[in-house]
Amino acid sequence: MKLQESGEMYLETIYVLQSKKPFVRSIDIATEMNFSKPSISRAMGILKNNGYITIAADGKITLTDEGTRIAEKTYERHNVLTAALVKIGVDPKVAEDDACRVEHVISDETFDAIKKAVL
Amino acid sequence: MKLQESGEMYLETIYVLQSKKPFVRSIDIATEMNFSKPSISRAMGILKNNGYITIAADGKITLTDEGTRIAEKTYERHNVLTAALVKIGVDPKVAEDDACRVEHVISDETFDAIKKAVL
DNA sequence: TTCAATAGTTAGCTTTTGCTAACCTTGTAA
DNA sequence: TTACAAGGTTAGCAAAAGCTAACTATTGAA
Repeated sequence: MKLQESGEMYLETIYVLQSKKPFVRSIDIATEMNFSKPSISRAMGILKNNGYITIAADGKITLTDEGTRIAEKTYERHNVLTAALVKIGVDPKVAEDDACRVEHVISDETFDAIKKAVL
Repeated sequence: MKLQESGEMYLETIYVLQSKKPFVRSIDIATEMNFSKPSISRAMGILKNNGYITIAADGKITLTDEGTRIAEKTYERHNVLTAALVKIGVDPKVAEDDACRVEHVISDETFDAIKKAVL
């Protein structure tokens, strides 16, 4: 089953939270993303069933190798796209918002070309 | 009611078809977009109810001023983004596909910056 | 005239992804 | 001990946007 755009966002968020906190729980993701607890609960179930995360008995969430791979890829896209847009004069806040939407929809080829061309 | 991404695609398709044929019917849009007739039928109902198109008694579809405005804007984004990607070395077919997804999700500010920077 | 093709609609299914309401557990403070 | 807060889950709603099956209406050919 191929990961949806929302799935990439969840993995990216977990990845970023992991670097800022000693552990990540559903509630942390809910707070960060401004989503309800049940929304996160279901999403985590799907990510777990598809092998992108593990959930310990105490609720601590960890990315699997595959989850990490996708999170890193998405996060790199986020950073590179944001930087590229800022570089051509877009306001950083706007750049970040737009990058966040673009990061999920472009091909590897296009991303690589942007990375080379603008940075 | 704010237009969805799919709505922009329909308007853009109608706009392009208008320039290639004497008139546009639902079936033409269905053929062009590879969607089923009922999907188009419902979508056209929504676009009509929201004032983006008119549908004549014989089924001929016309963009309203507002519909034309959005279609032109989307079509310009499509062309500019595609050209920009091709210019930085993306394969034209891939560029077109990616542009088609990006065109709906970026802000005016980002689009203007890309237009200035790359063209 | 009858029949078939074409265009469109209606009804209803599906998936994704958000939501609220309401529930269960567990741990801590009074 | 009681009681509440925190974290999580279950059940079910909603909207968007695709689909198929099956229907209607019109038109043109045999």
